Amino acid sequence: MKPRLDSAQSARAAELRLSRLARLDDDELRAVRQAASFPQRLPAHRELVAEGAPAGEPHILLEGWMGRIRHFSDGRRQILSFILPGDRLGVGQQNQPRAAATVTALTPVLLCRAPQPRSGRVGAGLAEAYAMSAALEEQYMLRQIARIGRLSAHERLIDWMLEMYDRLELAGLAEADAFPMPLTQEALADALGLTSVHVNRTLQSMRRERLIEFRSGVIQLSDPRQLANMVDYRPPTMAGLSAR
Amino acid sequence: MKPRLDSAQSARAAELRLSRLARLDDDELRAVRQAASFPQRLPAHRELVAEGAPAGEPHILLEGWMGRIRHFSDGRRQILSFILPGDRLGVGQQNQPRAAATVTALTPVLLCRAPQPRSGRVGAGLAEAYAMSAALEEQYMLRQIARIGRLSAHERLIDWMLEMYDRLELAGLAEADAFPMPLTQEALADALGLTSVHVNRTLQSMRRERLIEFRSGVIQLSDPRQLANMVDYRPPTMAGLSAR
DNA sequence: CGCGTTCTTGACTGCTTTCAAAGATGGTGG
DNA sequence: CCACCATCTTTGAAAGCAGTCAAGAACGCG
Repeated sequence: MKPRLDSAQSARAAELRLSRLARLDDDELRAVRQAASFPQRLPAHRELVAEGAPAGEPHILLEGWMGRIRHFSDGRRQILSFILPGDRLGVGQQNQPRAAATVTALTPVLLCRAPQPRSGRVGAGLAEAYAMSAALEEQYMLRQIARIGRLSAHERLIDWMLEMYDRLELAGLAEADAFPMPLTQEALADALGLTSVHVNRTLQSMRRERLIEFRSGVIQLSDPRQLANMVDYRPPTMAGLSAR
Repeated sequence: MKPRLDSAQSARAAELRLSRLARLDDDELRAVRQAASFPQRLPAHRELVAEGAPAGEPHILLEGWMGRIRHFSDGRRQILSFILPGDRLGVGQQNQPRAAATVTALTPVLLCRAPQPRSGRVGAGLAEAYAMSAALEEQYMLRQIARIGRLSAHERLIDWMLEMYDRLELAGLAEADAFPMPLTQEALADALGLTSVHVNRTLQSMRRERLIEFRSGVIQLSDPRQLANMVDYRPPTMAGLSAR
C-alpha cells in the first residue's frame, strides 16, 4: 500500500522546477502550493483536451506523464512531445483558443491549475518561469524533430533518455544517472517513430552492451558522457535563456 | 534578365500575409513597407544566426526560402522548419536571447527588420499578426514531427507539399494548385528525414502516378483533395486561432 | 563552351516493419 | 492465497522500405 499523497508532497516537483527556472518570491511559491492543493486526478489514457477543442485554462502537471498526441485516421499515432511534472500545459506558446494537439495522460496523473502570474514589476518571477518553460518546450520540440528525422533507433533511444533525465532532474525526479520510466514500449515507439517490437529489440541490445540498465520501471544510464557523445547530445541551453 | 526588384514588389508577400493574419491599420501597413524598403540580401547557404549565438533582432522574410537547421558532428543535418516569405524569424516563441537553431538561407533571400508593434489598444494588429504567426509556426512544427515520425516517404512528400502550398498561398505566392519549389532534393531530404536518392525515386514515382507534375521548379498538385485524404491532411486551423 | 552542381539510375545491403505466438507481469476476485 | 485475465514484453522468421555506393546524364551558371 502506497502512502497517501498529500498535496505538499505532490507539489514538490512543480515547485522545484519553477523556482529553478526563475526566482520566485514567497507569495508566488505560496500560490503554487495553493493551486496544488486542489489537484485533479486523471487515469491513464484519459484525454484532457482534444485537438481542435477549446484549449481551456493553463495547468501544471504535478505527477505522472502526459503527452501531446496526433492521431491518424488509420490508427497510427505520434506522440509529439512529453509533458512531465512541473511542466505547464494547456496553452500553446501563444494563448491559442484551440488546442493544436490532443493532450492525453500516459500514466495516471495529478495536475492543477496554473496560478496566474502578476504583471507588476515585483513578483514577475512566475511569468518569467512560464516563459522559460515555454522556451524549453520549443527546444524539446526541435530536438524531437532532429531525433526522429536523422537518428537511428539506437541513437533515438539514447538521445531521448538523456533528455528525459535532464528534464526529470530539473524537477528533482531523477538522480545518480537514473530515472523512472513508466511508459509502455508501445508509447515509447509512438514517440520515437518506431514500432514497439523494434523498441524492444533495441532496448535489449542496449542492455546487452551495458549502455543502460532497465529494471522495474527505472532506467539507469551507465555512462551519460559517453552516451551524449554517441548522439551529439547537448543539454538544454537553459543558461542561454535567461541572463544568468 | 529579370526585372529589378523594387521594395514595393518584394514587400507584397509579407504585406499580404500579415494583413491576412490580423487586420492592420494604415500606419502598420506603412511600417511594413517602410521596413521592407531597407532590405538585406543573403546568398544561398549563408547562415543568418548560428545555434546558440545571440538571437539578434526579429526579421521578416521578404523573398526566398530559409530554414532552421540542426547539424550533427558527423555531417548529418536536419532541417527543422522552413521559413517562407512573410514569415517572422529571429525570435523563438519567447524572446530568447539565444537562437535555438541555426537559421540559414536555402535560396538567395531578401529580408528586413520586423517593425515593432505598438502596444496601445489601437493599432495592435501587428502584435496580433505576430502572435498568430508564432502560433502557426508551432502548428507547423507539430505537423513536422508527425510527418517524419509516422508517415512513409510517399506520404511525407505529399503532406509536405500540401503544407507548402497552403503556406505559400497565404502569402499570395501560390495558386491553381501549383507553387514554386526552389529546393534541391538534398535539402528536401534533410527536411523529411530521407536521403536525396530516395526523395528522387519517390518524386519520380509520384510523377508516374500523375499525383503531381514537377517541371522547372514548379510543383503542380493534380488533386489536392485526394492527396489530403491520402495523408489525413487538415489545413492549418487558422480559423480557430483568432476569434473569427 | 566548360565546369560544378544536381538529378537519375542500377545493384546491393540492411535496418525496421510485419505477422504470429509464446512468456511475463500485475491486478482482481473468489 | 491462488487462479485467472488483460496487458505488456519477448522472440522468431520473413518481407519491404529506405539507405549506400557508384557512375553517368542533365542542367545552369559564368
